[in-house]
Amino acid sequence: MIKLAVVDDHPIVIQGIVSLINNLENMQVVGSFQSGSALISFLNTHEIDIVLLDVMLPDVNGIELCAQVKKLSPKTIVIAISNHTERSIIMQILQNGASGYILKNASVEELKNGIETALRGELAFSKEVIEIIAKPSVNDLKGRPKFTKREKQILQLIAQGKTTASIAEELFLSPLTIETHRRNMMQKLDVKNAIELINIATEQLLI
Amino acid sequence: MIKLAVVDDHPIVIQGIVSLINNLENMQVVGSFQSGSALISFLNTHEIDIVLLDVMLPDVNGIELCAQVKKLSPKTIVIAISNHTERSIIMQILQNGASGYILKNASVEELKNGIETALRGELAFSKEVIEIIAKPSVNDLKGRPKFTKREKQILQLIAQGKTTASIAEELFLSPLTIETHRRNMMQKLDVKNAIELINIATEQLLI
DNA sequence: TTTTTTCTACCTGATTTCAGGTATATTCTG
DNA sequence: CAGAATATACCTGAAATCAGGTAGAAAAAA
Repeated sequence: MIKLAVVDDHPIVIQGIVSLINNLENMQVVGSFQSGSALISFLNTHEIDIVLLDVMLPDVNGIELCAQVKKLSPKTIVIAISNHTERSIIMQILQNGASGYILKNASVEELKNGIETALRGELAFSKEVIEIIAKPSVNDLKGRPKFTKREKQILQLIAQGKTTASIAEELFLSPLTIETHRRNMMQKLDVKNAIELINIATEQLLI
Repeated sequence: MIKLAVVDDHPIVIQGIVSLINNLENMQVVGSFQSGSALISFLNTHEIDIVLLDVMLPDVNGIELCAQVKKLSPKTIVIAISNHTERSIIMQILQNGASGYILKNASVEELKNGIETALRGELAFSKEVIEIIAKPSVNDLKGRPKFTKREKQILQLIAQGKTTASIAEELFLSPLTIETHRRNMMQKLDVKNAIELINIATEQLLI
C-alpha cells in the first residue's frame, strides 16, 4: 500500500485529494496537514512514499519545504500542487527534488495520472506546465536573488503602500536607509519602479 | 433530493465538495462548472436548490455572479466560498442575495454545517467570517466606488508596474490623461499612492 | 433632446521616487 | 582573526508621482 501525505491550507482541497486517492486501490492518504511545519514533524516519525504539497502555505513556501522534505527523507516522492505558473518557481522546486508540478486548475485525471507517473520514477506535469517549461524565459537567467531579513521587512511595508518616510518612522531608521534598501532590491530584480518590485518579488515568492 | 451546483475554477476543489456532498444522504451535486458563464447557461435549463460559488473566477467576480443567479432564479440558495476576508466583499455579496459566506480554509464540517444552515433559511458563515462581520470597518462607509472601463484598463497597466509615459504610449493618449485617470481613481478610494490604489482595488475586486 | 457621465487634455507646484554614487559600523562567516 | 556580508546614512540630480485645480468634446442616459 502506497502511503501519501497531503499539505494544503484549504481543508476542502485536502478533502478533494483524499477522496480522489481513496478511489484508487493501492494508495492511501495517511496524513493531511495545513502547514509545512506540521508535515515536517510528521515525517520525523512516519515513513511516507509520496507528499503532495501546496506551494503557497502560511509558514513556508514550497521551494523551501520541498528541500526540507527531501533532506529529511530522500526517497519520498514530492509532487507540487500550485497556482503559480512562473517558470522559475517550477524549475527551482524541481531542482529541489520534486518529481512533479501540477496546477490546481488541472483536471482530476491529470492529478491522478501525475501521481502514477511520479510513482514510476518519471517526472509528472500537468499539460499547461509542460508548455511553460518548454519555452525558456529570459527572467530565469537572473536566478532567484536573496533578500536579507531587513530587505524583506521593508519590502512588506512598501507592498502595503507605505511611503519611504512612514516606513522610516516605523522602523526608527533614516528615510535614506529605507531608500537604499529599496534600491538594492530593485537592482537585484532589475526592475525600475516599486510596483514592479512588488510584483516580481511576489511572483518569485521572495516575500 | 436537494440539487446542488458548484462553481470553482479548481477541479480539485470541486472534487472535494462533490465528495463531501455525496456523503450526505439527501443531497446531490448535479452540475459543476469552472466559470460563471457556464453556470448561468446551465441555470437557464435546470432548476437548482443550492449554488456553491467561488468568489474568484476567471470571468466574473462573485458579487456580480451572485446577483445574476438570484435574478435568474430567485429561490436558489447561494453560498459563497472564498479566500477573501474583506468585510465589504462579504457584505456586498450578502446584499446581493447570498445566504452564506464560507472561507476556503474552513473545515469540511463548517462547510457541511453551512449548507444545512442555509437550507433551513438561515444565514451560514464560517467562524472567522462571523468575527469579520461583527466588527464594522471604516472602509465600509465609503461603499464600493465604480470604476469606468477606461479607468479599469489603466489600473491594470499601472498594476503591471508600467509608468504613466508607457501607458500613454500604449493607449495612444497623453500622459496627462493617464495621470488624471489615476488620480481620479485614487480619489475615489481615498488613497495616497499607486501601490495602495492597487491593493485596495484588488481587495475590493474592482479590477 | 437636454442632462449627465465619461474621456480627454492642460497648468502649477509640492512631494516622492529613482539612479548614480560614497562611507562607516556591525554582524556574520570561514 | 580577517574578510565578507549586512545595515546604516548621506550627497546630488533627474524623473516620476501626487495634489489642486480647469475645461472641452464625446458618449451615454434621462
